[in-house]
Amino acid sequence: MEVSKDKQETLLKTALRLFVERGFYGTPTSLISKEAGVATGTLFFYFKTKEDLIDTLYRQVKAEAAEAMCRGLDNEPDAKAKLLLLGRNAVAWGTEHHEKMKFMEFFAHSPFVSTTAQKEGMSRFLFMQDLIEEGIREGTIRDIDTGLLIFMMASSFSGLIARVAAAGSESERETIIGQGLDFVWNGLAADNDKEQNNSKRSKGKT
Amino acid sequence: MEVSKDKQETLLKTALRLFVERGFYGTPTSLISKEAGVATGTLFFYFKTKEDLIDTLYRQVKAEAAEAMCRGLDNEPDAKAKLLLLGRNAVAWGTEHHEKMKFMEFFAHSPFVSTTAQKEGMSRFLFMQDLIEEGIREGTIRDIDTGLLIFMMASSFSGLIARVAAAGSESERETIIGQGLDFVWNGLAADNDKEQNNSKRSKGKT
Amino acid sequence: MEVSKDKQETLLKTALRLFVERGFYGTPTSLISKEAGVATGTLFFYFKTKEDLIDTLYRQVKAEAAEAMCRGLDNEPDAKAKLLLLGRNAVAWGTEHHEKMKFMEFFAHSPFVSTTAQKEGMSRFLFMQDLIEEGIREGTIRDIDTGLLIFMMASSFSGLIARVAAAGSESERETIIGQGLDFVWNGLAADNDKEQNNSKRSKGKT
Amino acid sequence: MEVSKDKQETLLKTALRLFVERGFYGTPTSLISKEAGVATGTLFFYFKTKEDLIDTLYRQVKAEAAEAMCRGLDNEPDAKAKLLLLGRNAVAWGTEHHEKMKFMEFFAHSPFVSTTAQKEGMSRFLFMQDLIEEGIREGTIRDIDTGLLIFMMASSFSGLIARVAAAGSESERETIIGQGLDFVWNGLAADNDKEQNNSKRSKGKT
DNA sequence: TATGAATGAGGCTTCATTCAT
DNA sequence: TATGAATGAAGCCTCATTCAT
Repeated sequence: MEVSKDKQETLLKTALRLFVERGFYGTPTSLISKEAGVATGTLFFYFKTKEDLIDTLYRQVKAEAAEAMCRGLDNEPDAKAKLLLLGRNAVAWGTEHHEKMKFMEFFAHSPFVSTTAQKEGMSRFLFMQDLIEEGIREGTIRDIDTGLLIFMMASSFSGLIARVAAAGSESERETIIGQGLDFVWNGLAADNDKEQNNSKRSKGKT
Repeated sequence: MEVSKDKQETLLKTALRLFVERGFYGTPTSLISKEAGVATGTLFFYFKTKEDLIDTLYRQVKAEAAEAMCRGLDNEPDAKAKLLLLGRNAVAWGTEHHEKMKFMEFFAHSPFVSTTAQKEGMSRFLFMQDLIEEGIREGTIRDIDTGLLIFMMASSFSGLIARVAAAGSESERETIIGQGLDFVWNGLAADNDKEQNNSKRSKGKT
Repeated sequence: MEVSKDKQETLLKTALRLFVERGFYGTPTSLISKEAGVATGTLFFYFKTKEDLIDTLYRQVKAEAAEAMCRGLDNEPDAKAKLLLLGRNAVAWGTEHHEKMKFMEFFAHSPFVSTTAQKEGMSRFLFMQDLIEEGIREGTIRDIDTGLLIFMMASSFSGLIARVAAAGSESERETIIGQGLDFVWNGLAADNDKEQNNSKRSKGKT
Repeated sequence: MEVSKDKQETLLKTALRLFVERGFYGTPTSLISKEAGVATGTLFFYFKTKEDLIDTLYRQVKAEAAEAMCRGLDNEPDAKAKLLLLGRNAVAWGTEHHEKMKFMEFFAHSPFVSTTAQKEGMSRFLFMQDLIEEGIREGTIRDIDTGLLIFMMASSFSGLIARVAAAGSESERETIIGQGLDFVWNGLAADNDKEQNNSKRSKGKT
């Protein structure tokens, strides 16, 4: 029942919500059309098949997420600063765009999304690898298997976002983000670079 | 096409594989029956509905996983030792029972599994919370939001298992496990308890 | 195999025939579709469920029957004339629309038809009660339990229709109708109002 | 869950109840077995098929009904007395054996019961025809189409039983029976044989 | 561009019946 | 006689997709 000058956009927005709420197979195209306020046939004018719809959605969301997460990274001086900003970006975007976050997690490894879209999606997050490698060169990140570090970092962020989403107040949220980033950095950091606190308001603490 | 004296068991085993390969809605009950080598009606003799089947499966797998992960924990002296053993148990079980691991991750938050089964599954992992709290009392684990620590720990293990599963050789695997456990422990540990290496072969290192 | 501009109408007509021939459960929706010359899905486009189909049919037939039976009643001078016309209407409609008649009898008390449809159907025959009460006020119908009179009248008409339907010639039919209406009227009439013959061709008799 | 030394008898009794409550197709054989307290296979030991079960039941009930209805008829002096007794027998049996009555009505013209069983059932009611013919010979019953008279009589009894079953008190019941039998007799009787009241307690009235 | 009636393959589930024990 | 696990045909219904308008 949305009103929008662009029906395609409305369809994508509606599909995102429904896919997250009910899953891929749990969401009939007829329902998407109805909730988007268009006829059943219209969906198939814009998207060849249902899979084409989710594929398009996946690419779009993944691109938006990557864009949001690496925003401002180039202005940071070193790997640690970059990583902390990346973390904050990730948490901010993940909590603000809850549906898109869930959508990405749901369909990251699902067979509904085409392999090419999966690959395209992954490629947008290669900057994470660059960041890790930069830290290793700097000597601030442990010189161990980079694949492991990326996996651990990504999954930790994912856990952090989930926890933050469940937080009650804004201040609790801030505390948890700081603690979570500590966790990640301490996991990544070379010996002499560990610290205990990266939360904003506690800067200067021992 | 399996041969087993117990048809119910065969159905569960077959369903596990297919659900992981193809998802819940992507797996027709007729396919499960066929691959299990029984008639279509037989599935519904043992399980009232398709949801009953996945529910039973979920409870079973979750119970098995919990049992495997907390094995031997009581013999360890302190929280750190327990956590490291837990990590090794988790990685061992997760890589050995790859399908079951994926199954748990897939259906942990999915609407196909009944809420009661979800709760029952979660309850089996409460020992993780106990472990964290024990460490905090000991002073070896940081005294911060336990919910966060549990989320971070669990998601980190999940990332670690994924990376280990992709490893080539047995020795590479061992190295990565040690490094991954370092990551987790350094994330959890209080300041004075951090170390750099928990991999088996490096015991005795500083 | 019917040809009609309206598929919904064709489905209803086909379903009526098949339900009478084979009963509700004896008639697969697939057969209705096939005989109606439409795809299986089309039936469910027009009717949400099989029960919705029979429900719609029931309402429609019941309404048509009631309408046919009370046709012209208001032009008759007294209860007796009305009742005889009602009887002739009933027999005429019942023999002409044999299938619809059987359908009504079959499904009047069956659980396939929703309670609301049953009630709606019944409400259309309340004019019978009015008629009986009018006769009682006039003094031409025995002043006894009206519920009984309605039941007896209705079941007698039903028996009459069945007998007439089995009749061979048109003239035999006419004779039987007259005799049957005598039966009913003599059953209903107050003492001084009985007569022996209400058949058309005997008009003018005492 | 009945206990009976004869399982076949228990199955028949259970099936009668369930068929009336839920119809033929609405009653799975598995339910009959369960409610009768026997295994699924046992039903098929006693009855070759489900249709064989209902067929047996139909014959049995029909025979019992006919036997009950013509009881004592031979001791009555004339057709009218016989008919009134028949009516009372019918009402008595029909209200006392409500389930069996409904069963007979439900399955009288249904395709579940074999044609031979239908015929056998009908043949047991031929005494009605004899009774009508006797009355015609006597001159007490109108000399018109006997088929019509039988149909009208039978359907009237059916209506009467339905009304009596809905009656509240025993005395109301008695009144209605008397009035109903009046209706029937007045419908059947030759001119000079009509009367107004056949209810027991009003004998001797004008 | 947009519509929505129409399609028909395919999914889940039921249930009469069999048969080894 | 009696059991109940096992069978598989068949039923109701959903839904992605098409196409005439």
